[in-house]
Amino acid sequence: MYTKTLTSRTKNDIPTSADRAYEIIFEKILSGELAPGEKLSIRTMSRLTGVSMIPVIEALHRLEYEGLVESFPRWGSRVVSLTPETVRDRNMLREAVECQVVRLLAEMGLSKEQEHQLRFMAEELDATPRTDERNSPFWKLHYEFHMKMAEYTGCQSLIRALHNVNLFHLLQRIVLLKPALHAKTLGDLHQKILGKIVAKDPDGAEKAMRDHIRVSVLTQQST
Amino acid sequence: MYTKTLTSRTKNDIPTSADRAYEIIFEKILSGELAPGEKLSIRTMSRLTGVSMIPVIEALHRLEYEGLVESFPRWGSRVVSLTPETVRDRNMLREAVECQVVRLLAEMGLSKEQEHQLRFMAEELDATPRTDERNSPFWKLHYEFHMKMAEYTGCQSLIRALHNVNLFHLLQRIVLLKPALHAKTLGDLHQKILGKIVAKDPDGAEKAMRDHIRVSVLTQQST
DNA sequence: AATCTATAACTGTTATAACAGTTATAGAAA
DNA sequence: TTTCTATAACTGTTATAACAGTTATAGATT
Repeated sequence: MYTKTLTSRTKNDIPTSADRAYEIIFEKILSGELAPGEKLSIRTMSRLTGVSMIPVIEALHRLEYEGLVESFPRWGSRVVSLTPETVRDRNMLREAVECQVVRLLAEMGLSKEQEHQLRFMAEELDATPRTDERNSPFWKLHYEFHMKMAEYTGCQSLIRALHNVNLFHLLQRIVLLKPALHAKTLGDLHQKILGKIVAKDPDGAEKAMRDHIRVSVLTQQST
Repeated sequence: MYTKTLTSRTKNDIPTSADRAYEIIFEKILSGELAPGEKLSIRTMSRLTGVSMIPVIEALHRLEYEGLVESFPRWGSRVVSLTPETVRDRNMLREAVECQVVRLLAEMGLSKEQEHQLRFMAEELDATPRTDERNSPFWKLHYEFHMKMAEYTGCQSLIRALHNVNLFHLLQRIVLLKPALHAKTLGDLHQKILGKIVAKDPDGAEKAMRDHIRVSVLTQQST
């Protein structure tokens, strides 16, 4: 699953109770079973996950860090609300990060191997029709392409921020699950972005990415 | 103090033990008493702060979220290390956020009151000589100007991300406490950025901000 | 019937103690 | 002196129980 947490455990490490609680709550949020805005009381989550209150608290903190949960002092936690303000907020952060990523890549230059890898992914992505169904292959490819670019910058902060906004975006799509409208491909949009990077044109790459994001935001809102 | 946490409590709320632990550890990190890279064991922090282990865990999570502490599964927490990679990483995130902020403001347009407020702050800032001393008024003004712009975007994610990179920057300055070299003003740099915003020139505003940040990074490294 | 009140069932917070694992140290064997 | 081993002192993790505060409900009073 491409929504796997970034704060992964060491490979030969047994998962802690907090890990288990995290994964259970995580899944239930992204499946819609725990709806946006729903209160997540510690004791309820404790019963739900089968662990005691303390690891639940840690799990909720992780989810808050990832942006799927919001907490208020002396009040508790809830699944993040999908208000217009929140959506705008995350889109602004996404734009900041994605634009910085492509600019950095255009300035650094890609290795031949990196370029081929991204080229391959961009071609497959641009050939895949975009639908609003859950589990549509488009979204998995889309996530992987954008994350791969972030990885190539070598900046952990950018990678993590992008991961978090992607999670939010995924939540948004699942909750607002709409009929599969405009199931068409996006032309060669991602290949064009990559072209600007390869041509070492930071301004052009950033502009192409920004246009891509804003169009995407508009179509989200209009459908 | 301009390093006060963003995750503030409600006004008439008594601080929790986790709040107290957070503030004590926070101060000790930013004063250098707890040095970058130093292990922060839960029991030691518990003795240090006078609260039990559980609120200490929460305090460390908050500090991790703010980027002052890094944790590893089944290992524990330490004050964030000031490696070249970490420094580059935060600078990249700063650039992404700051550039997005000025671009947004240039696209939205400022109200007359906002414009006057920023003008006032920019003039004061640009007239203040920059030194590397701790408690130099330059840094307080600098922080407040940049944060005020972020506030005017209305985007919580950008505000918080900027707050966090500012904390890291502050830690960096304090730890690498250098003699007060190049104690000169920066000309009218911030006023120029503001000018681009007021002129509703997103590309120009972003470029001016990016140049500002990169020059600032270079002078940090070279001195 | 409407309103006040007292009780019961929640809430987040946190101190304590115990479990399991790692690291360091000290003493014995080579 | 060096090496192995056993013990002691740590480490993060977490279950339990208790405290204080809020909310909702049910019963009594007006």
